[in-house]
Amino acid sequence: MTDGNYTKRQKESLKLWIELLRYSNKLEQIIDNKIRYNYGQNISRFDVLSQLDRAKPEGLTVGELAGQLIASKGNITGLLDRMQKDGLIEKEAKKNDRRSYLVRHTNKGRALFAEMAEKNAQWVETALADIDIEHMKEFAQFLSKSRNSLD
Amino acid sequence: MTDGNYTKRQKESLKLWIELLRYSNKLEQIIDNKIRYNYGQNISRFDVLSQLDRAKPEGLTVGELAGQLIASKGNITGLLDRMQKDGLIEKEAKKNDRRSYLVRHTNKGRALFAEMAEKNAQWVETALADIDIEHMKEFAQFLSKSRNSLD
DNA sequence: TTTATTTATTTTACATGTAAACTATTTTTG
DNA sequence: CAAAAATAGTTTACATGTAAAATAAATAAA
Repeated sequence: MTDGNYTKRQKESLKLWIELLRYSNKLEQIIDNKIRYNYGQNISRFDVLSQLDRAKPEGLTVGELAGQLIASKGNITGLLDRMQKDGLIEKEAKKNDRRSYLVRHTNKGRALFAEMAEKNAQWVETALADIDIEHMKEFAQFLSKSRNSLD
Repeated sequence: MTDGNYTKRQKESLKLWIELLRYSNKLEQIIDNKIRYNYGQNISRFDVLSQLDRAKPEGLTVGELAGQLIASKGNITGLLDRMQKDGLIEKEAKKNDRRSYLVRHTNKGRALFAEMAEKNAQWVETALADIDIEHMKEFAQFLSKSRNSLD
């Protein structure tokens, strides 16, 4: 099927899709590079710490955590193992269910996250500096609403 | 720094950033799953074929190709090796520069891409069905413009 | 209660992404 | 031309992503 066979709606959908991928991947790349260069971490680890930081103090099970992550999901076992080895998170067996355990960030993890989060806010602000605040709000709402219809 | 210490602009930037990542990753996931399930390929391979399909007939060098890809970039050597093994692309030595070579999609790769591209247009259209076409145009333009200021 | 099913996580095998070091080749410069 | 610098890709080592099968424990069903 050549370009001419796409409907008007398909063409616009494809354009938007491409632009979304390009913009989002580029932005993600920029932030990931900053996190790697400045903290030796990456977006996946930042994501994990971020979810643990807003979780209840006793922590989250692997399943709960996986459900909240933005990107990764798969192979979370290895990711958590490495983060534990780096002293960023800790695991605690659950009393009532021996299949499961709780994950929390350690003081070290909490401190690192606080630092990264602050820097991240600055980096993101800089990256989006050319967008006026009204457009931002409108755009974020639009995305949030549209995301629900993806299910 | 707690939430209260972020400026209004930082808060809005972070909200938009999160929504963008969530929406874009979810959409990418949906399409990637479709491509995997229906064609045993993935978004990276689709991206490669897509760039080769719009390239000049003699093909692209690895460097040119890498520069046009949306996501991957890194470790393109292995990706191209596997695609060559699957008969989707072919390589041709360059006469005037023995460091470099040209990459093209084969007939098989071209046919597969045509099929995938058509299906992809339908999938993307369905995923974005709840967005009216005026918003799409506006949104795509906005992203395209904003992306330039990321550099 | 014994068996079957479901749930939570891990393991395996492999594809892909990242960074840095390396090889080969070409181009530049003195 | 010879040495230095730049360019094109590859290799290495490792982190991460994906899917399917496996393991273990908890729950439901007969």
